[in-house]
Amino acid sequence: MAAEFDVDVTPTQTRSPREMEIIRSAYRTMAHSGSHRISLREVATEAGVSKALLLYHFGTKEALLFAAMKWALERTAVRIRGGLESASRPREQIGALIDAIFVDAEANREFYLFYLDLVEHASRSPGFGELSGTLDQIINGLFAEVIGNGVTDGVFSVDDVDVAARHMRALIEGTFLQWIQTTDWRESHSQWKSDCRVALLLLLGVVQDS
Amino acid sequence: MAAEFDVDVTPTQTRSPREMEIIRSAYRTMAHSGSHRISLREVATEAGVSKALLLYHFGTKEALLFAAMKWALERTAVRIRGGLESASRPREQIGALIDAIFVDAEANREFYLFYLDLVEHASRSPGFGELSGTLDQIINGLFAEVIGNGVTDGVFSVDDVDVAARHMRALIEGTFLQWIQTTDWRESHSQWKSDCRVALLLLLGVVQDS
DNA sequence: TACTAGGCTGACCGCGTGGTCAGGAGCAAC
DNA sequence: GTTGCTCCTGACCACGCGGTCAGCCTAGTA
Repeated sequence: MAAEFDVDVTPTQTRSPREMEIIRSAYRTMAHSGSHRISLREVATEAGVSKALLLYHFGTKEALLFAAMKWALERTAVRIRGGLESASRPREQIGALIDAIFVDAEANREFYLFYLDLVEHASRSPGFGELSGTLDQIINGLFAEVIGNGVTDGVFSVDDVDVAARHMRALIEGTFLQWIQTTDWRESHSQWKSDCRVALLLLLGVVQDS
Repeated sequence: MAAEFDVDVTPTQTRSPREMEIIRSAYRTMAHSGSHRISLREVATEAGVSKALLLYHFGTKEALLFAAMKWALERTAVRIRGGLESASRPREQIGALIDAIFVDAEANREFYLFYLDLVEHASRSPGFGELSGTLDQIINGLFAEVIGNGVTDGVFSVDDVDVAARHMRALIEGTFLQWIQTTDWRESHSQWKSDCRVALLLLLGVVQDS
């Protein structure tokens, strides 16, 4: 709980290859067993290095977790933003967003379990709050942009673009929250995905066609 | 990880007063510092009893957590169901649901942080999965009932009542997920609440009036 | 060859944890 | 009085944790 402020803010790009290996191992372990439960020993084993090396590179366990979470969030933000570029018309952009977000059952489950951990973590220690706050701004900004385009084109009709972006995000994350808890998450992934898309268009004031 | 099946299924009603005290303390501690972080010592101190007493009554830490989570979920389900009784017409029922769910910033935050913990917990050990699965059925069933009434009365228009119930739940929980992460959660609670209500009515195909 | 610097490790430390256990306090039954 | 039962506790245990540290290995360099 002490000195929560001086978290390592090293840009993820400048990390050495070895550090990236460790970060990836940390994320993998975290996603698999929950960020609270993991020990340095587990991460070290996963990475095939000694426990002491993790501390050598990151100083503390907390700093390693922070770096791994940061990396995972940045990666996700980039992926979503990238998916958006493949579409130009608002209706298609929504589809592209959904495609970029609902990538694959395995990866989605890992990420959202990890994400829930992060939210819970963030609520207790301020440093992590900024982290998820950054993702928050990126995602909601992206959503707002797409919705804004749709409103301009007369395809969507919403009162407030930013509020609509929040609703959109709520719907998506809430969907994942329920989906994660199902036992048939592997098989039902695509069903939840299409249900979510339908609801989204409803929220944005689009008349459903197909 | 071993013997996850034989969790204690004692009905919460049959618990002795002392056990209820402990359960409440466990929930309070859990909601405050996260279910992963809490130690038996913390809970015992909160309850003003010795650590050994917790083990005497519940056997293991896991079983105590289970009992506390069960109690909290049952309590919440009862509250929501109770709130519904005050309204008869579908439109009002939605309002009543929202009122029963968005009770109070403090309590909501505590409960949702706890709930996220539970979801994460449940995803790793099957016993807890059944727990949240039960809540799932109760809540979604309730939602479906209300939506069904609205559809019959011609107030709501949805394709599939059960799917709509899931969307409704997704929107609500997703809203909480975002709200929890805000720094001004205390002040903004009512704003998120009313935003959520508006979005809900949109989802249910109601034309917004006021 | 000798020296240096940085990546890396095994052995180690103190601590807090979940869980055990022998037994004390209070009380009812006989 | 004493036996037995339930509730309850402090002292204790083994264990795994995050973190430290002395020192090894390798590559660069002069």
